Amino acid sequence: MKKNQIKTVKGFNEVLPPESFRWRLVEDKFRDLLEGYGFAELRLALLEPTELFARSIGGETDIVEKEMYTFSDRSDRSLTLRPEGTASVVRAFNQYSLGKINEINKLYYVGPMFRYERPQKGRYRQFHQLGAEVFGEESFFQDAETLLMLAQLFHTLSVEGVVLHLNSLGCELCRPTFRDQLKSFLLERQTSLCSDCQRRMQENPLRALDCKNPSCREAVVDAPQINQSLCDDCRQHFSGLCTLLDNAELDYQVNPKLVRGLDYYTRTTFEFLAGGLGAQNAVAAGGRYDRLVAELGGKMTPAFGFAIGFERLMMLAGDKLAPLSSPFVALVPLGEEALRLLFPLYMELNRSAKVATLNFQQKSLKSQLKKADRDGVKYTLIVGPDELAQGVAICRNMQTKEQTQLSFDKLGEALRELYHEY
RNA sequence: GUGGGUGUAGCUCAGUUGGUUAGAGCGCAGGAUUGUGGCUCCUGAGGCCGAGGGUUCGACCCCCUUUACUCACCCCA
Repeated sequence: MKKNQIKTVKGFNEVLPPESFRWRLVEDKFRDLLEGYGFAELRLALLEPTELFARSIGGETDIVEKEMYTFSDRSDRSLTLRPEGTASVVRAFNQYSLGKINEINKLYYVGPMFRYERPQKGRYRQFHQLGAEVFGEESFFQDAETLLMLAQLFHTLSVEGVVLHLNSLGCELCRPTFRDQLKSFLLERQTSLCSDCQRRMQENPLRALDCKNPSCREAVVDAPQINQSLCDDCRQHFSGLCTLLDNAELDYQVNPKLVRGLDYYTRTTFEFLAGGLGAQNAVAAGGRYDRLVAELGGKMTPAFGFAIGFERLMMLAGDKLAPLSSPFVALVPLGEEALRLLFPLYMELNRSAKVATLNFQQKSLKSQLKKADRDGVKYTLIVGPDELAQGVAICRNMQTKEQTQLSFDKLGEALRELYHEY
């Protein structure tokens, strides 16, 4: 690395070939799957008014408190690079009155997110999420559809060892009761809690449940559990979902201590956890947020969504993907006249797919064959001075080493025939 | 924000208790009797040894500073 070499900003994650091919493979699988279930893509702004995130994610969350890329533009507006996707999708849902166009809206997005954190394995400052949101459907069937769809995605990508953790956080009727219960429980044990938990106890006591500090864990072992205080509707919603998952034979663990780092969730919350990702073990997470649309100024609209960490998904799926496809034939000219002859054929063959390679540098036959071999082509088409004189090209099968002669006027046709056979 | 580890070729890494031209494997380029790939062999290109300062006759090596990367805490996808 040279002294004055300009480099990427710390923690900004870039994807180069051949990794970028694998990314697109996975992204395509995601799109195909989601679109099969009636989701449509939303391409949204990366930059939002800071207020959007403070109001949606919650002012007391770590994301908003210390992890956002926030700055002022030239007109002194406070802007923030989006740290997650849901807030923007909800904003767009309200802004474009999508709820008035369709009763149910199923939307997905793919793209970069930004959080100012210390980078480590599976965690970057610019990272990528695949996410989806459903608006207007309150039924637990929706929760089940989405969770089962995610499980299908992992299955399609041969990702194994991913475990679904599930919980219900209740609704605006039953959660406050639980919050109060938990708060007084925590107050009694205040001295054994870490400073963060003590501080957040008032605003957001639920966070103490998934604190990783050992003494906090100890202290909350016997904490009241949310599933004990769910109201009837929430209880039925959750058990309805569980039954559907059972029937579909999807394994899951109910984890009463699973709360999420974002404040907007209600009822169902979940995480898909995987080993092999270092300390960052959540590959996908999400849940239901029935009040957020209204809180951001829209009509009361139930919603359910999730986000997948793309880099984390790739760590799990990356090396199990199909190998990259090779071009079919290497055109091998010897001399400029042969190059001129093969060039139009090359342009013709690649018109709709990667079929042929052609080197413009007049390299030796040996080195062109070597390159063709490395590229994994099935055939090479050799044209040198001798062939030019006879009006034929040598077609060499790289596996069998068989060589046949093709006359110039039938080259394109003959190659297309071979290509279709293969 | 807090700790630990590591910075030597495009990649993965050796290296000398401080001593002359800093090495290997992979990769890349060329070659091994005329125009035929993989295996093998040969050759070559490519490094101011992360940066700055200090100690020394002399520093890739020792000391200080700094920076980047990395892992973990925290938090999250």
